[in-house]
Amino acid sequence: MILSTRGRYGLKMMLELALNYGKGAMPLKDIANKQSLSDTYLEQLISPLRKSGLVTSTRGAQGGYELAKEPSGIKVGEIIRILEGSLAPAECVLEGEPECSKADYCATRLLYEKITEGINNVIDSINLQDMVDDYHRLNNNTNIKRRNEDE
Amino acid sequence: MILSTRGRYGLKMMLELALNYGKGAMPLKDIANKQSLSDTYLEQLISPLRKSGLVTSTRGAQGGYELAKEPSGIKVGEIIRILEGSLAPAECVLEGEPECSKADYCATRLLYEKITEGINNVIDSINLQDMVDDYHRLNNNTNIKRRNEDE
DNA sequence: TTGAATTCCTACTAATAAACTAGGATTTCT
DNA sequence: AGAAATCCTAGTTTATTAGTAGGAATTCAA
Repeated sequence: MILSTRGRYGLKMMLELALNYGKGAMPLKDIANKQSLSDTYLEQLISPLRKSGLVTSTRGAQGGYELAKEPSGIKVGEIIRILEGSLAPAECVLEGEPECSKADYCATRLLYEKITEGINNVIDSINLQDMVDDYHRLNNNTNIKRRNEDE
Repeated sequence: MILSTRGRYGLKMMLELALNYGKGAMPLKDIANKQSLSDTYLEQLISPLRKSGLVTSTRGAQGGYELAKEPSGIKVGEIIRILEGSLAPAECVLEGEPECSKADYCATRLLYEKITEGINNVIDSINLQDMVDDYHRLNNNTNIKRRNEDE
């Protein structure tokens, strides 16, 4: 499992906020209830997302969270990197990491670079608006009873 | 880090065996020494590789391990899946896993499927012979410093 | 102006997984 | 016979994950 609950729950939260985009602040408790997740745990996950500028918060009653910008401007890759760190397969291909002494003749490193590139190509090419579009498309093709479940 | 030491050490072992292909059995201790890894730990990693038919072993003195087939016939993806399990980003996209009840309108699942596909495209398109070729290419460029790019 | 609803923050804890280690049984070559 | 190796099971330690707990600060609304 390459994503822990941090990344997976975080993505669900952000999708929820994207679906709510333009409708004002959404309290974390609502998100947690919709997804049947612990709100105190989600609190920990949304904190770095706020600090990174992906969401804004309004404190106090009637407060909550909302996306800091349009869903189309937030890549899935950003969310994942904030919550999980880089999805690199090994330390030696992490940014900022000093090259290991064998880097120039290390064939496994070359492999790791290709894997990293493959993953980043996917997660940086999909944004929250894409997921919102998928969500609506999938729901329209589904019967009404099920749709209510998620509403 | 999407690969644990199991996958990373396993890949190094298999590359070592690929470099030794055709030269007879190689004792695990030699591999461990070359890579400065614990041989008793590697023992645990090579066991599933043998049981999956990727390597064969010869017991007793002068014994060791060797690839069960040509390096070009062993995909990096096979090695990783044996040692790490599937690199799926979430349970719901694991093979054999029952579809979750929301699968048909779950936009995050669609994302997970794309990530899975992106990873598998890379790791199943590279085999051990490719890594051996990279290894030789990288080493030649290193030893003859500053003769970049060519050859 | 008070109380409820909310974010914000730090610290703690329990469970699980990762990364080995230990020890011995078995096999095979010389 | 003895050394060199694989093979097997079980233990141990350390790190990470997945949360809980508790309270301070902020803001709205009655």
